[in-house]
Amino acid sequence: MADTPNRTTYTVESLLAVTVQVFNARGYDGTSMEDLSRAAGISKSSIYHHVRGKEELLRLAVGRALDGLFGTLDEPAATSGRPVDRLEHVVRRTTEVLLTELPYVTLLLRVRGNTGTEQWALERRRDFDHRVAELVREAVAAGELRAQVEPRLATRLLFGMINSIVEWYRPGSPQADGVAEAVVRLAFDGLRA
Amino acid sequence: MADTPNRTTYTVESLLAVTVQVFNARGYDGTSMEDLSRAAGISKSSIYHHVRGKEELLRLAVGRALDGLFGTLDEPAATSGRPVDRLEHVVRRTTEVLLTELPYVTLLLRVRGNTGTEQWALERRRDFDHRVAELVREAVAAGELRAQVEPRLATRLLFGMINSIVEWYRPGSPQADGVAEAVVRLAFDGLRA
DNA sequence: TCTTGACCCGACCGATCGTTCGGTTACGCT
DNA sequence: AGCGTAACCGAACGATCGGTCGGGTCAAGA
Repeated sequence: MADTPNRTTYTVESLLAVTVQVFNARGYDGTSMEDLSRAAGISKSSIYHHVRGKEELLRLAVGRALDGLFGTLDEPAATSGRPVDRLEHVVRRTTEVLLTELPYVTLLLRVRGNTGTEQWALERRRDFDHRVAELVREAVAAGELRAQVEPRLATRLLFGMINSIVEWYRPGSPQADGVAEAVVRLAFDGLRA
Repeated sequence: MADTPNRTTYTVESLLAVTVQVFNARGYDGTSMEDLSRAAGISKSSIYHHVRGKEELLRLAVGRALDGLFGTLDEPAATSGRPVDRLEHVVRRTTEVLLTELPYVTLLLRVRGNTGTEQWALERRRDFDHRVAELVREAVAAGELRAQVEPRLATRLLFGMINSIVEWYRPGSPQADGVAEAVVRLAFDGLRA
């Protein structure tokens, strides 16, 4: 009933997976519908059988990324305990989500705000950042983080570091699951011996 | 002789300044020559009097950014002394160059590799990263940096943090010159109190 | 066997893309 | 004053853009 998955046919989900790869390789604006049809192996017009258009593909993709990221903020370890531990949990889990949903998060992070969908994505990203910055602020207030660095600035640098992972990480690369640990260690303890 | 700068007329340099702003706001692919002509206040065809085309504007812009970044590697403080001090100098100066040449570096960091010019830019960026990674390796070998984090990974995270500044920094913002110091402190000593 | 609907296609649409062209204006130089 | 040329313009180019259209194919249900 639900689905007798025909291997040779596309669902919105499987089409989205192909699409996001192409978007990431060529950029959203740099990708034509013909590029997509070639990558998917179906005609341009067939894509419109599954989705309303190019922008809907973008909306579905970045929505998925945002759901994953916001999910980490609602996990138990992120809502109770010492602020610094809750922050560490969010940092670690955000990194993990970024790695498991890599192509979708990659696309999200490259959105610039040209269309309505892109502006919506930017807005939700700002919400996320603000909620994390609040965590940093609490941890500083509790004396659990060094006070010299301003919370907003520290949050930005911290997530700048995390988000930059999409620029080089490829699944199946060596020390794959060591990445989240390295991020946490570098962020909280620094490089110096 | 050299120039009696007519205020009302464009040079390649002044046209480039306008162009880079638009490229950063809308993305390179998302920017049409008409967008540029509107922002510059001259006709589309007039742009071709100054440059060969859209791609040349991109090449000039990212070239300027690359020259600034590579320049830091050749400064005296980056070529002699303890590896960890040379690294700290490169980190600090790279951040400063990023801030002073902000729009050009921003554009450089968003290049995806669709055209020949973009691929050339990516190549030179990789060269830069490799030279910094070598510095990190030397510092680890000298026991001046904690050994747990692999040099290549640490370099990537470090410059991911630095490069992310272009996503939010705006000239004239508060604690402007504190940014480079915050980066150095966070990178080498971490967040934890 | 006939119908239905999911899935896909080639052909085509108006709009916009980066670029070119022929020609005009304005200013520095002699 | 007259000339050369840097700076600029409107109009148009072929190509490609995102999207539409009418119809074809095929498996499942009646």
